Amino acid sequence: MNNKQNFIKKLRSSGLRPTRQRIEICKALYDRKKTFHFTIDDLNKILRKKSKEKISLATIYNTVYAFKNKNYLKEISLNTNKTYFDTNVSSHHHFLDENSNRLIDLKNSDVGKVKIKRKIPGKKIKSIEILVRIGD
Amino acid sequence: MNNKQNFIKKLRSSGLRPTRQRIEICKALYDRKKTFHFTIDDLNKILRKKSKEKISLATIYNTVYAFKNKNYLKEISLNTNKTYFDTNVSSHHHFLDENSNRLIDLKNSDVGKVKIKRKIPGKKIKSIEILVRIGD
DNA sequence: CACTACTTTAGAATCATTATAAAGTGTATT
DNA sequence: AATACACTTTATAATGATTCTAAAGTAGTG
Repeated sequence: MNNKQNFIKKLRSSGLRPTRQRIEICKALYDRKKTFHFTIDDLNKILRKKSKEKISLATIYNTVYAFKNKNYLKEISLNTNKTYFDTNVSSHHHFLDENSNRLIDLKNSDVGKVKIKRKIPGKKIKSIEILVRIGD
Repeated sequence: MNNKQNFIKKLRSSGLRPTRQRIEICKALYDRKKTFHFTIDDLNKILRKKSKEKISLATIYNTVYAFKNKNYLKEISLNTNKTYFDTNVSSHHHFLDENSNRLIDLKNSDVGKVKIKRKIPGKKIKSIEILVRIGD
């Protein structure tokens, strides 16, 4: 798997030392066909399954927030007690199924263009996030 | 102030006994010219200022969630450690100023119509929430 | 190899929220 | 106006995600 070499390169180029823990986390997050949504707890469980060498919870927090700062992860705005992250960092929106509490990506082509007509003096728009709640 | 009588009526008609605490909270929330956004902590501080008779934190939580269930309050989806509520329960969207962490209401006329082109079988759209992050 | 800055780690601390269970109160009935 | 009972309030404890701490470990430079 030369993905590992790619992860190492990417980490180095971001100023993050390619430690065993960070590489493991990269594999868990990015060695997949599809992007996905997760909480710290989800990721912790995935990592415990994948390898017997335990990664400390503190490290998982550190790494996830480091990746978020480097724009390798996105934080999703939801009202839940746990924070959700998304490995799909491209600008896109979400369905939230209120019954299962599951998030579903909306492709940009699934959402008509959003026009924000109001401006706040001195402020720029950083991002537009749409959450579509669905249910039975 | 016959607002108090209105609050009592409204509470009764919702199946909520008009207790001193609930009436105080109604006053704090709805006896205003403009709607506003708040956290439980904000509301607690407002109530402590307004009257010397203390309302327990637990009661504030209970009441706010009771009001939310009755649709007298809306919960706002944000990624913050505290939960935000909005006394404006009409369907509308928000700016979030990333510098000050302040929320600003967007009128519906400020936002072009949002089209969601994708459907999830068996699921209905419950609500569409737009968060526009702004900053310097 | 040695040095230093960056990392990891276990465990403690924090803090919003929820649970508990005992005391208080609104209201329907007499 | 007294009674009874379900609904409320309350202080406090419990929970649980996240953040902090400071000591031990490690990558990378020279």
